[in-house]
Amino acid sequence: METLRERLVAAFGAAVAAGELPSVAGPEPVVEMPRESGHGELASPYAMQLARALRVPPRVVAERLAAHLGGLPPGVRVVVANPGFLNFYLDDAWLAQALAEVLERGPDYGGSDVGGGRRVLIEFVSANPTGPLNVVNARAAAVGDSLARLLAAVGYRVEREFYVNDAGGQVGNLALSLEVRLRQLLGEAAELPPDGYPGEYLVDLARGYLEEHGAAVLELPEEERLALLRDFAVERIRAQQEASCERYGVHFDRFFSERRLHETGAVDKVVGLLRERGHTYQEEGATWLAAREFGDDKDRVLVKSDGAYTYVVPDVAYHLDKLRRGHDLLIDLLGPDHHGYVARMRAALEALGYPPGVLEVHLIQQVRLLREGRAVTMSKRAGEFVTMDQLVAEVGCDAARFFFLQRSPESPLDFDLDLAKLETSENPVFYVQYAHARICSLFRQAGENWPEGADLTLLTQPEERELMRQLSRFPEEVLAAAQERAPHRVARYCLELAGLFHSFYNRHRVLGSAPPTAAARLSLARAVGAVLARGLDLLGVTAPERM
RNA sequence: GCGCCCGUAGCUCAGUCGGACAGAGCGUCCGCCUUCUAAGCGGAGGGUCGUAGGUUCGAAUCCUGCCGGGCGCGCCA
Repeated sequence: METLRERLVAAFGAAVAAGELPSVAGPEPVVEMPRESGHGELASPYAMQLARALRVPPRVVAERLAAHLGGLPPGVRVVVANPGFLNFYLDDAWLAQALAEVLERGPDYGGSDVGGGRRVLIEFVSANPTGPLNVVNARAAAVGDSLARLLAAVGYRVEREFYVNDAGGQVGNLALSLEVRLRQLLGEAAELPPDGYPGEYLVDLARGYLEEHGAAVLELPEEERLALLRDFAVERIRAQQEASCERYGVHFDRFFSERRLHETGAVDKVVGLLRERGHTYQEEGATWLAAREFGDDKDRVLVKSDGAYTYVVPDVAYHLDKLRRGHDLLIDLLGPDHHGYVARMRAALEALGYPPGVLEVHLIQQVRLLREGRAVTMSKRAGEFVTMDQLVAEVGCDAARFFFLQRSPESPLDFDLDLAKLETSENPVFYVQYAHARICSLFRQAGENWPEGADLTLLTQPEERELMRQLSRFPEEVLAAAQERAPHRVARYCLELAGLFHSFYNRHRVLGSAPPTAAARLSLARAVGAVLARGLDLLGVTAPERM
């Protein structure tokens, strides 16, 4: 595809040089796969894109471009079609060559090096250490992990990081809530503060605390007491969150503590840096960041009139730390309630001298669980919500991840629990996995005595050609998914490939064919299996060998 | 009030840096197992792309207004 684009541009240049077309700065050529098979395997509306700027009829542009399109790989034929499309037809030799490449490269097929080893840090989930992970966290975990896999596949050096908000008011409330639960267990009359954490998990945590440490802590002075309870609760909950992610197949390279930023003085320093760079001012007793200079819609308080920092400051210090660790690009996946915060974070980083592009933020939208067609009600206030662990226990890791990755991350998602549990073709994840298992089954029956070096040009049936064409698209699909930060493209690709395979399988015999054909079809099946496995791997979903 | 996301088939959603008659899955209806996994396949039906204008050879896609749904907008984190 890349080369086809380049050839189109070159053809345009050649036509201009030959005086057949006026010289203008043209747009980038679009190359696409036509829906209609009669329109070729690939097609480009490039002539029509150029027509306006050139003020030459599209059809004429197309013909002149076609005349100058040299150096196409053998087996590729160009046809000019009605309004001015250039349609490319790939013959059997070309497809056979593409298939051979899949078989040669094996698990490496689909990868590339466009990232050039640049370092990317993806921060995701980053839930407060005040309770179990919820279903939105599970969505973010699936998306972040898959993005990391995709970026690694196209040549970036990727790290996954989880930011732990273990300082500030939230964990203070957590400590207070834990204390109340302890006292309640000991028979005292105590009530949760209004902004306390009501979930049952804190009762369990309190019980665990009593078993391990007894009740002596309650006799300590308040400050010391709450600090001990806070540390206990934060570390326990954080570890539980990590364990939930691990069970889900998501591994973080680092859990980054906010408190550490305070302890090392990084938080104080970042305010000093912003002051030195002249992007702050004093007003009404507070220190403000002149965020409007950098595109935010209002200036933001950094240091409150009581001397405390606002929550942005440690976050800025954290992002500065990430950059200083040598990452070229920071990607944050945030919850839908955080978008107001993006502009100020960008503004702060720009004020520190970094280009606006170093921080890329994606908002992961809400998840609504559906059971028997109705939304499962959740109440954060009452501490009643479905946890990530519960979801995974109910539908399984693969289904959960696949369902999250089927949709574009920035649209709200309805998660059909009943569908996710079905073990039939209605369930998309099973549909894809089943295709893989079927292929493995073929090889179990074929055994080892099949000839190497099958004659791939025997694969001329429409279903075979469609499969080969789909396989040849995989690398560009992976690249597009990585560049657009769109794992759902891979999910769709897998669904399409699995569908094409099921059609092929139903229409044609593999093992029952004449040996040369059987060998060629086994090769095709091997390639499909490898690409399905790789595609699923990019989603963090397993490719079972039998089902 | 301001900002962001969303509005496409009965349902859930792709497609949204303009391109060839608008796609998929589920659900509905009709077919296909003496042979490699029927956890599968084939076919049918189903859409004023929220709405009204505009730009363009061409608009689901770009611009403007309006309607509907969700979420933000603190010297809270």
